[in-house]
Amino acid sequence: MTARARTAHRGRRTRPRLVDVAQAAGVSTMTVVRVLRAPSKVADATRERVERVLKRTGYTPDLTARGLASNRTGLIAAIVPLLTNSLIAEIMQGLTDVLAPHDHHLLLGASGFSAAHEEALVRAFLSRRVDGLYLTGLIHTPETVRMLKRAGIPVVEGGNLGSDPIDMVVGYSNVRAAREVTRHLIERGYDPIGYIGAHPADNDRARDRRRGYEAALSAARLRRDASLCIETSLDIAAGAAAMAALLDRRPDVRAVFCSADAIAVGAMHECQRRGLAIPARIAIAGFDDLPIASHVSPPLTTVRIPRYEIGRCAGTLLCDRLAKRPVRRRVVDTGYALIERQSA
Amino acid sequence: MTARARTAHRGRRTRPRLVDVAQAAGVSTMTVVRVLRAPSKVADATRERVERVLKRTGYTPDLTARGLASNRTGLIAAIVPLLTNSLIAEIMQGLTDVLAPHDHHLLLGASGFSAAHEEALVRAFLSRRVDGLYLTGLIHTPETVRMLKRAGIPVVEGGNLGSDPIDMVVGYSNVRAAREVTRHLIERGYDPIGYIGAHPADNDRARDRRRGYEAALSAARLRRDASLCIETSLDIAAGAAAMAALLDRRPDVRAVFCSADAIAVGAMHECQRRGLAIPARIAIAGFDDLPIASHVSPPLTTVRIPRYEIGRCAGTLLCDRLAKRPVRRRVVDTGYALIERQSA
DNA sequence: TTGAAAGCGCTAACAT
DNA sequence: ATGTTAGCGCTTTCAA
Repeated sequence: MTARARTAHRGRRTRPRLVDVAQAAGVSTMTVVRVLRAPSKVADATRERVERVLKRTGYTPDLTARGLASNRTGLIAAIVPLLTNSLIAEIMQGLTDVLAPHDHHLLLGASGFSAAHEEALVRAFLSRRVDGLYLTGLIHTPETVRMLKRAGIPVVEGGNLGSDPIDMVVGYSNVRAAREVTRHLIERGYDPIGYIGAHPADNDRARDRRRGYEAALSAARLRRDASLCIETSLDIAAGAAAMAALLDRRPDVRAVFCSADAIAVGAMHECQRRGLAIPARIAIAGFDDLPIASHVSPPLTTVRIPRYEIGRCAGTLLCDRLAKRPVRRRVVDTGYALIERQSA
Repeated sequence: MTARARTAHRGRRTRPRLVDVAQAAGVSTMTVVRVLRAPSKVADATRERVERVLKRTGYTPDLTARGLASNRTGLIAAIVPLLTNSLIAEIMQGLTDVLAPHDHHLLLGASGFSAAHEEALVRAFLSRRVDGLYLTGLIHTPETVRMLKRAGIPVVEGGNLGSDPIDMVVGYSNVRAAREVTRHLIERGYDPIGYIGAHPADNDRARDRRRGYEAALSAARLRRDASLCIETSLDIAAGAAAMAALLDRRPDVRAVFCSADAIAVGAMHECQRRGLAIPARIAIAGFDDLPIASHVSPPLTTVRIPRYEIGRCAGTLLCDRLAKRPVRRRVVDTGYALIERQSA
């Protein structure tokens, strides 16, 4: 029994290979490759013959084999805390919109807001020899950072701005943005001002938004008070529950900065349930400017961030580096905008 | 110059290979493999020696090479219309939650509601030798179906129920669900009843929801009227604009079934802007039961579908098939539930 | 303009 | 309990 026969026996071959095409066209594999990637370098007659066989057999390259041989998989990994967060989903959409036309595809992992879980995903994705990687935020385990630096592939951290990126960063200053919203509340005379935000563990965006809130209070010489702050999970129901808890604990609260629109919408709902007029009795401000923000009553004052653009920009940086094009800035500040509506 | 030296010259080797570990431990590669995958089959002394080297070198397998050799990549592709749709995002979260613990990772593609684009993605993903595939909905090009059947890998179509799956289906009947909501409106005496839905091109869920609406009207011997129906894109702003158009065209409309909660929220907002009382003057019903549905005023009557469970179920089916476990049902009906709130 | 040959790092089948 | 060998389908380098 020949080796080939034995192998063929394993699983019957289903797709045509390069050699199959080459044999059928009476040329070498290299000629087929040239027809595929540099047609001008092949004599017309040969090229046409090969192209006919290519068409007839419906040949498609085996990218696994190509990856092994060329050390390029065409795979870009993205690790996000949660796919269901619409902020993140939009970043991913921007990322894949840039990558897919270049035949780079998205390998997606959900870390569940855990740096340890993120590390496990990074390890798994490096095992797959991804060509590049997108990480959410700036908080990672030391081992994650070590592996990534050693891997020598382009890495983009997205959604925040930090001083010491692993490689590249695309985002905006969560601290400054949150400080600006809070200052907006202060300037309108609200006091005391509460805070409802996402849990900050392994979540630098949430952490920095709270810091921004605190910085604004300090700058205005207003007292910071833990009883005015609640940390909870990132959804509407949690926002409503947190607002209820805050109102019970501090009935005197006059305004609340919520670290996400989802939380703010829940908070507004709870206020309205209790008959508290917004913004007369209590003002509410959010963060993200989701579509819903302009469609609640009253419309929500919030911070707009260029979600989709962050994804596109990250994708462009990765592609540039993979194509060895020079990358001008390793830190891209996409900015943000305070959107003043009626809720605050 | 030896071949090896030449190769090493290409790019300096960065990660340790199986042979490197084997040599360092003074065993063959197979022994290392056994330590990794069937430790009990290796003598204790040998195993410990190998394990030390494994630890010291930080060896991780090259999954590209494994994929080529074993014909199993551990990659599952998912093709969805749009990542930003929260219905879909939650399905993806369920999918990856089931797959990741089995070391299967999600390769994600966005088709933008185009069957042609979906076909291109299927071709690309098959080129990557994915082990299985999740597709959104039942509408695919004939070529997509042909490629998939020929590939012989497990395929799950999700989000709807059809009679002739490519391989497996997980979903619920969009026709029946939409019929039930519409019947609910009819029974409450609303007439005429309008419809605002997503564009049905290459979108069987939207198509079937409209069919369900029409079926309910027919069953109640109510006239179907194209002037009562508007098709638009799937977001809040579009819903508001569509509602405005509908009210201008048919000021007599008493109720509207919206094929998605996002559309319904926009529609409600437009009604309230015009001072039309919900549900006294006009009733609104949605579809999906997104978190926001219970947090608008009045709370939205809608259809709840087990989004996350659809993803989990699809993942389980794929894993079962990959592990050659028998799959009892190839068509899984996850059902749906009419959620009666105050908007209708 | 075309081809030959040696890998890429792993697994699987077959020894021993 | 351990080792040997021949691939997986492609790319790369060198040669003609």
